[in-house]
Amino acid sequence: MENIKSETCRNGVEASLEIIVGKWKPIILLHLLHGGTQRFGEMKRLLPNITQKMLTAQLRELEEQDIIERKVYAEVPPKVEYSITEYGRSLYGILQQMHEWGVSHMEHMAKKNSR
Amino acid sequence: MENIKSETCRNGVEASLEIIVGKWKPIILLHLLHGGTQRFGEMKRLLPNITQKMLTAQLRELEEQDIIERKVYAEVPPKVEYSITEYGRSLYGILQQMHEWGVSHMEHMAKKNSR
DNA sequence: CGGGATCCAATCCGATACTG
DNA sequence: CAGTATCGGATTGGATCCCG
Repeated sequence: MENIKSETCRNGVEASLEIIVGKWKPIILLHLLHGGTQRFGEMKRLLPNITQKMLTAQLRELEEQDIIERKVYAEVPPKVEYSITEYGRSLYGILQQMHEWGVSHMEHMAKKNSR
Repeated sequence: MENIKSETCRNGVEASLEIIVGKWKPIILLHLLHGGTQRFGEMKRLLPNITQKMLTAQLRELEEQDIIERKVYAEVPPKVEYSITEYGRSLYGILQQMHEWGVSHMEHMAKKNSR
């Protein structure tokens, strides 16, 4: 954070946000991080409220950014598997820290609203 | 991250995202973290492209979430100062980690696109 | 000086239907 | 099974004008 005038801080933070912002991206990443490789249909079952369109779109963006890998099997019926890349795993620390801060923040706001 | 079935991970991460997502929130937080207390007009000068409406809106949200403090002086002309709360400072680690990951990610994508 | 109110454009997201 | 295409509502962000 030594270089605020050149705005590398801001740009760095926003580059990270681009990856993890999206209505379904955090939970997609968490499922792949914890559950390993999964098929499209499995993911859809794990995210009961997502539409196919959104699932496809978010997976495509994460793939484009090298965070997940998409593997297509030339079979009938089609089979497509998604997994976290090694590079994608480097996001784990951020998600972990956000999770911890977020949980304590939810408690903080609960207290505030009960006053 | 032990408890994925109950989705506390997801909720925690999304609670954090609610705070730092917003076109101008990260840079507002960085300026207040590094530069200390600042007046509305100073912030507007530091963020040359922001509109008054957006600056006001983002500051109000951060205030509502106890991340920043708004102090109004009963003077003419009006004077309003904004500062990070002690609680808001607890976000520093997340922003720092996102900055570091983001900078290396920008390098990663630059390499990818030059191939 | 530090806003509030209003209008408008762009983007995001969901629902639904169709397909190799 | 794993998508694509299309429509429309909701949300987000910008431009402009007004106010104590």
